Amino acid sequence: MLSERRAGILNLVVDEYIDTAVPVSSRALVDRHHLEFSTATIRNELARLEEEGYITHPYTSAGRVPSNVGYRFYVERLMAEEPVTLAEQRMIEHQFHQAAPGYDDWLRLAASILAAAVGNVAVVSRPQRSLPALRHAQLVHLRAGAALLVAVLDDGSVRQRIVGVPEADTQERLTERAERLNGRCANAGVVALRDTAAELDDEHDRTLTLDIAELLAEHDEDTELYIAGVRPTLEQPEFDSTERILDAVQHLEAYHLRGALRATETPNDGARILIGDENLDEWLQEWTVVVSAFDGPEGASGTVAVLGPTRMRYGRTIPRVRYFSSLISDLLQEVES
Amino acid sequence: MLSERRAGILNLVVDEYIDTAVPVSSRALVDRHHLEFSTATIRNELARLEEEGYITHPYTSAGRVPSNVGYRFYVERLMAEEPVTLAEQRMIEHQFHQAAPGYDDWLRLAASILAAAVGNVAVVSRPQRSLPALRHAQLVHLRAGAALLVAVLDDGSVRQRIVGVPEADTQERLTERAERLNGRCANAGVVALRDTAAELDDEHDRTLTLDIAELLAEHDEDTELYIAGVRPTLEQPEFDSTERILDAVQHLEAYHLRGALRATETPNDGARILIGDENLDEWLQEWTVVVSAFDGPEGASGTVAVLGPTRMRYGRTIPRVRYFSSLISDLLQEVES
DNA sequence: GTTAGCACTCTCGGCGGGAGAGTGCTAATC
DNA sequence: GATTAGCACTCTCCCGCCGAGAGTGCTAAC
Repeated sequence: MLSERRAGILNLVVDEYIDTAVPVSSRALVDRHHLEFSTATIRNELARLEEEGYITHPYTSAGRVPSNVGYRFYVERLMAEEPVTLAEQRMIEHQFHQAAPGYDDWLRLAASILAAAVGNVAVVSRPQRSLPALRHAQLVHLRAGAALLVAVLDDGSVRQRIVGVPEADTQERLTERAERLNGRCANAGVVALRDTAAELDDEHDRTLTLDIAELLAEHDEDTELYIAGVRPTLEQPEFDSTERILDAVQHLEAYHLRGALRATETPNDGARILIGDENLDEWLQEWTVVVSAFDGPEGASGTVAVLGPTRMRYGRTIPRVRYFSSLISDLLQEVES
Repeated sequence: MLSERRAGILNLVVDEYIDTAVPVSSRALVDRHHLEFSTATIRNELARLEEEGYITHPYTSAGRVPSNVGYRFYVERLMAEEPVTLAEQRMIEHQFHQAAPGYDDWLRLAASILAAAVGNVAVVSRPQRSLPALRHAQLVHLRAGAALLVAVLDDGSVRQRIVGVPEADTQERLTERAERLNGRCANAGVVALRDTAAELDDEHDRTLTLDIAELLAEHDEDTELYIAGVRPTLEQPEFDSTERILDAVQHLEAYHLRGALRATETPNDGARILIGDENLDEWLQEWTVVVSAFDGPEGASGTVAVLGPTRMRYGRTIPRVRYFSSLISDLLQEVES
């Protein structure tokens, strides 16, 4: 249904629009790509493409702009991918090895390198196990009757909470108590912890166990997110009015992004691309999200994503999201062993 | 040098300008405050005030706008404080007790309640000791040769890092090792730790001790900040152009705010007010910062601050910053005991 | 010292109109 | 039958103009 030639023209229209952000005219196509047809012919084809829904008109006499359908077709069939060259790979790896190695720092760095590479917002989430278990708990004496409960989870994250303990417990007693709990609860998930708690006689041990269970449960409420590249994205011409900017700023915060990323199924290999109204969230209707999962330690997994206006350099963005996804997996492997 | 009457007029000008964001005319002053003088008289006085540097003119024939000097005088001598009423106090405390108690949550909540109360950006920092010491260290086995070092600091914060350990060390061995370190290093600060490390023979113990010292040292690099109220602030008329908004967004991030807050000496009681060019940072030249310190547990201290355009409701903001500063001290006291 | 009156200044919003960019259509051409 | 030249038509964008309105500063009178 979409003739060879028309597909080619669509390709050019999308490329051109992505590049210039200006509605594309028949003249521009012919001139800039040395087409062997006249503008009139191109205009006819553009009219057909518009009938078929791949492009639109902002107003009667302006150039053409790709529709969501057009972008989708472009991404699936037309786009020329811009692979990550060896030189670029080396440059990126170099930047990583410049920095002090460390889980957090690397993820933060990954977000900002990726953002710079694609010119849009990049988000990296700290990897998590979907059903985390306790690796190790520790109690630190604060004052009589109060201690800091520190729980290390098996995905490597650490959570803490202030808890009540018997007035008489010294640090030694607390350490013993913690060891007792570790013996019983190591590698237990939320459910197992709650079961264990029910069986315990010592009241303090029981509430402690339940506290740990709560720590595990609240776990994915606030996955840490590393966000970069907001400013350059908001400088793009789609954000011309102050309200648009403010809306975007508001949504490009950890809280909203968590929601947006949670909602999408993320392929472990390759990247998932959601264009405009393919996104569920209201505020993403004019955004494209490119997202991919990466492997963290111990079966945990995180996500890398790029967000930008639907007019996004897909050919550049998609391979880079894929590349970072596997690069991060590798780096985290390295830091672990 | 500033006559009674002129001071009164300045007061009205500032009040009016803060309220409306529109340059204040002699007519507006007379009409809205039922002055017993004519606009011409007021105009004479305004001209005097301008000579003396308290107010300015955007252009020849517009109303008057307070200068930084004018704001400073207003804050010190004129402003009517709007005290935090009992009803308001109750409402605020109610909001706190609605939420689950917890260090982080409360601070986050404090920022957003304060932001809402003053209509500008509120920032709360997690309290820290200026020279933190180690309370308790713990090693959690990850895999052969690698462990997670978790350090609980005496200001209640928890930091972690992945470290290398002898291949042969099991969790039990690591626990012993940690206990050994705790025995030697408990309550030691950075300097003491480095000294201790120098004396140790076991190479692993030495590097671990140095790792702990580094954790303490990097400590205040990334004080956690809770930021709220960005959007409403940026909706104010001073942020009319997209660049202004983008600049502000960029600076109202944890990274920049840490710098801004670190630079100011913060009174422990009362609030410090920095108007426009009284701020050191370049980007704060058109902002006012109201900042106060609060007490955390164990001699640690944090800061509450409000940031907004110099046209800020000082009479409302200042008492509320003070109030939140002491309220947070009290709450943290409560959670501790 | 205060005030009425008035000339003067500057902004702001609306209007018009011309230039320019593009399309869509028709009729001619290959 | 596809392609193209030509042209009328449409819509935006920008610029300049003008008048209304808001304020001031000054002067002269009270």
